[in-house]
Amino acid sequence: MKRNRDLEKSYSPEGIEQKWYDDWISKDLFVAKTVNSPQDGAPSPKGHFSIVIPPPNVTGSLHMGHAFNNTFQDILCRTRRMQGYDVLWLPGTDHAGIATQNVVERDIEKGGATRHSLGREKFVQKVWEWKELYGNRIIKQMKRLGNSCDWSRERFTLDDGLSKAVREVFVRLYKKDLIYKGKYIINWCSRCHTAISDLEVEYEDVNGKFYYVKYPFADGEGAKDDGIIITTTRPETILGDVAVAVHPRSENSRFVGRKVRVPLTGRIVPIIEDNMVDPEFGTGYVKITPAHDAVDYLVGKRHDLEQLQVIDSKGIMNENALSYQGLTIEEARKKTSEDISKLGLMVKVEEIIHSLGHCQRCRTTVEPFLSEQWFVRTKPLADRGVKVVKDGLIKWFPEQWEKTYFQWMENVRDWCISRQIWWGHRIPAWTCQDCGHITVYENDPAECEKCGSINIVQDEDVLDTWFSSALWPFSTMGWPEKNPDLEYYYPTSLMVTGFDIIFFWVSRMIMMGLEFMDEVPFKDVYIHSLIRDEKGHKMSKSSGNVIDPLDMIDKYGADGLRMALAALSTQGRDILLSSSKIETFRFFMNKLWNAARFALMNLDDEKKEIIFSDLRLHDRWILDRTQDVIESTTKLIDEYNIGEAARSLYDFVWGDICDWYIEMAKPSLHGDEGDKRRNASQAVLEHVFHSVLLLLHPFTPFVTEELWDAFGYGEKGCGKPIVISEWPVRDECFRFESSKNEMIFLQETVRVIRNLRAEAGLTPQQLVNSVYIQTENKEYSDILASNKSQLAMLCKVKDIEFMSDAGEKKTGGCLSEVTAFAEIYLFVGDILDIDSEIKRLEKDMEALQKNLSVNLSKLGNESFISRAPAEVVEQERQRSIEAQAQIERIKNNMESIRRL
RNA sequence: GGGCGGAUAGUUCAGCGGAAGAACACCUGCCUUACACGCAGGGGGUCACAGGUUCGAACCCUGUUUCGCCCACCA
Repeated sequence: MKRNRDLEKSYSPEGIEQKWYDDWISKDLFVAKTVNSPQDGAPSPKGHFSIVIPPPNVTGSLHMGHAFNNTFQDILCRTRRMQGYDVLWLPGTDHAGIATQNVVERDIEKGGATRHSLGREKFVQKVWEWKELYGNRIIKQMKRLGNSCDWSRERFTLDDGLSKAVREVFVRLYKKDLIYKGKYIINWCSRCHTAISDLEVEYEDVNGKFYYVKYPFADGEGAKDDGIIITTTRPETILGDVAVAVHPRSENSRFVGRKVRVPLTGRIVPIIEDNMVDPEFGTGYVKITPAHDAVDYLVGKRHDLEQLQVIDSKGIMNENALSYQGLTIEEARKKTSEDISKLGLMVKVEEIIHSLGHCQRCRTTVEPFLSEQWFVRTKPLADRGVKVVKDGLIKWFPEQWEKTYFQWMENVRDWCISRQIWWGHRIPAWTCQDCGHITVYENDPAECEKCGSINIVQDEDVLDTWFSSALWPFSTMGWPEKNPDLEYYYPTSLMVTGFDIIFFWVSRMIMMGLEFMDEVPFKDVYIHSLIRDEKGHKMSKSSGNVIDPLDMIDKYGADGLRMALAALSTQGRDILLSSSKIETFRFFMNKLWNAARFALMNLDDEKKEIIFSDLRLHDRWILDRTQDVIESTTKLIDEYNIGEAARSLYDFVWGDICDWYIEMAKPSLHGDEGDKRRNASQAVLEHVFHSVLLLLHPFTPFVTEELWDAFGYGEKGCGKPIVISEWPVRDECFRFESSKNEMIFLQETVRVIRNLRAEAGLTPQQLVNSVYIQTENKEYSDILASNKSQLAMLCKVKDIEFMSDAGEKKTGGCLSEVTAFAEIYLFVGDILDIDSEIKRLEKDMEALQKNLSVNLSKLGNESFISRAPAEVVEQERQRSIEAQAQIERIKNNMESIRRL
C-alpha cells in the first residue's frame, strides 16, 4: 500500500473538491451504460437504477431546496453505482414558460423595449439568447454540489427531441378526444395576460368589502316586499348580472319565478333556484354573473343563461359596461358602488376578510374570465393513475402522500393547457381561414386537411410548461423514437421531489407515462420536506432569509453541506436550517479527517491480516459494530431513510471509532503490547476505515475520495476510485455478539470512574492508585481484569482491586457510585501525582544504579573474585542481574506513567 | 366544509410498545504528540391535556386543546 501520511492538520475542502470532480468527469464515471452497445456490452446482472432529475428552471439558480433534493438523489445514485447497478441519473432544465418570459421581459424593459415592441420572433430569439447566457449557471452549481449526473445525456424541455415528443403527445391526445378546445371560464392573469390553470392560482386572505344591494321586483307584484337583497364583493360585476339564485328548499324559494330589476343596467332578470346557494350565507340571494365567476358560470350553464361579458382581457370594462366602459376594475368598483348608493339601493357595506386568488408567478389578482382555451380531458387519464397506485405499482414514501394524491386525482378537473404567451411549445393546431376546420398535426401542415385550403394559420398560444414536464421521464430518453435507453432505463426507479408539485408534476407524469408508455414512469416516489429558515419561515429573497447553498459550499465545503442536509432530514417534517447547523457537520468532516490522519500515522505500508487470536475486546467490538453499521446503513438507504443513515454514520465515526476504539487502541499501536498486538490493531483499524469510507462516500463524496486515495486504495495504490468501488457487505466472520455486552461493562465502568475523578476534583495529572470494585458478577470482573491497561489509559487509574466486601474500606475520603454491575469506590487519599510518582521512581532508579555500579565494580575486582567464597561471588552476580532487570522495569513503568 | 401533519431538555429535533436521546446553547475542568473544527464531566424533561388498551405507553386507541399545511363553487 502506498499511504499518503502527509495530510494537512485540518481538513480544507478547497482544491480537493474540484480536483476529484474533474477526475470523475474525465474518466466518464457518471456516464450511464448504453446497454448492448458494442462498447458497453450486456446489462449488469443487478439491473438498472435510473432517476430523471426534476428539471430546474433555466433562469433559476440553485437554492437549498434543489441542494437537498439533489443530495438525496445523489446519495441513492452513488450507493447503487457502488452496488453494481447500471445507474442513469439524467439531468436537465425546464424552459419554465411564464416564469422565464417574465424574467426576460423585465430584462428588456431596462432597455425600454417590451415584448410587443419586439414582436414574437425577435422576443423568442431574445429568450434563447438569455438561455444560452445564463441557462448553464444552475448546471455548474449542481456540479459543485457533487451531483453524479450523466451530463452527456443532459436535456432541455425545448430541445428538438423533446419538442417532437410534445407534438406527438398533443396530436395523439387530440385524436383520442382527450384534448379539446372550447370557450370556458378560466383563471386569467391580467398582468401576465394569459390563462393559467387552477393549480397556478394561489388563494390568500385579503381585506375586502361586502356590499348588500337591493334588487327591486320588476313584476309589479311586490307591493309589500319591494325587492330582494343580494350580497357581493364585486359590485362592478352587477353590470353582467343575468339572474338571481336562491336555494330550492329555503325560505327564499317562494320568490322563484319572479323577476327583479338589476341596478345600473335596469335589466329584468329572473329569480331561479340552484343547489349551489348556501341559504345560511349572506342574505341567501346570489346574483348570477356567468361571464365573470366560476360558480355562476356553472349555474348559467345549468339554466341556459346568457354569458354577458363586461370586463376585457386586460382588466378593463368593455362596451357592455355602459358608462363604465374604459374604467379599470378598481375604478369601476368604486364608481358602481357610489352610483348604487345614489340610487338608494345600497343597503349596507361591511368590511370582510375573504380569500382571493392570485397569480402564482406575479401575485396579481386572478380574474375569472370567459375565453377560448385548450384543455386536457383529465378524468380518463386520472382513473388509470389512481389504479396503478392502488395496485401497488407505484409506492409513495412517506406513504401518507398517497392520500393527498388520491384526493386530487379522484376530483381532478380538466386541465387548461393553453397560455397566451410566446415562450414555450406552440400548439400544433392550424385553423383553416376558409372552412374553419382545425388541423392538428405533428409536422407543420401545408394545407387544411379537410378542404385543402392553404389559407391556414397556426394557433398563437403555447402550452403550459407542465405539459412538457409531464413527459419528462420518457421524452428525455428519446421517445417517440425507439431507443436502447428508453427500453432499458424506463420505467425509472425513483422520483424525488417536494410535495408542492405533486399535482403539478408527479400526478401528470403518472398519467402521461401510462398513456404513452403503457407503464408507470417510476416505481417509487419519495416526497421530501421543505427547507425553511431557522424560525420556520419559507426562504425567500424578499424576506432576506435565504441561505444560499453556494455560500455554504464556499464556507463549509460541499461535503459538510450535503452531510447536514442528509442528517437533518426527517420524514414528514420541514427542515429548519441555519448556518450554524451546517457548521456542525463541517466539524464532522474535520473529525473524520483527523481520525483518518491518526490511522495513517499508525499504519505501516504493508497491509496486515486480521488474526483472531491476537484480538482483544475492543478490536472484536469495533469489528462487530462495523458489520452492524454496514448492514443497517444499507437497509436505511434502501428504505430511503437517509436521515437516519447519515445520523448513525455520524455517531459511529465520532462516538464509536474516535471516542472509544482509537483511544483504546493507542497502547497497542504505540507498540506497548508487542508486535502481534500492534499488527492486530493495525489490521482492525484498516478494516474499519476501509468500510466506513465506503459507507460515507454517497453522503460526502469528496473527502472520502481524498482519504481513499491517501490510504492507498485508489488508483495510486493500483485500486479503483471510491466512486466505483464495491459497496461493503456484512462479513459474518466478524460477528462477535458477546463483545457488545462486554464493551458495555467497560464503558460503563470508565464513565463511572471518570465521573468519580471529576467529583474528587482530580486534575488530569493526578493518578488514581487504585479503585475498588465490589461485585458478584464474575463475568464483569473478568472482563475488567483483562482490560486493565485500557482502563488505565482511559481513566488514569493505576490498578483495580476486586473485593467481595469493601466495608472496611468505606472510611473517610471515599467516593462511590453504584452501577448495574457493581459498586465502585475511589479513595481521595489514594492519589498519586504523576510528576511526583515519576520523581519517586527516578530516585529509586538512582539508588538501584548506585548499587549496581558497586556490584559491578566488585565483580570487576580480581582480588575480590579470587579471595571471596564462590557462593558470595555468585550472590553478587545474581544481585547485579536482578538490579538490571528492575531498572528495566522501572524504566517501562516511567514510560507508561509519562504517557498518562 | 373536507383531508394531512406537528405538540418530547432553553432552542431545533430524533425516538414511535420494554430503564427518557442528539445537536446547538449553558456550567466545570483540560492546548493529554489525530483533532481546541478538540477532550472529559455536569445541570436541565409530569414526553400538550384527559380517559382507555397492556404486566408495561412518549410510542397503540378515543376525545380535548393548540399550531401549521393542502384541497373545496362561501357569492
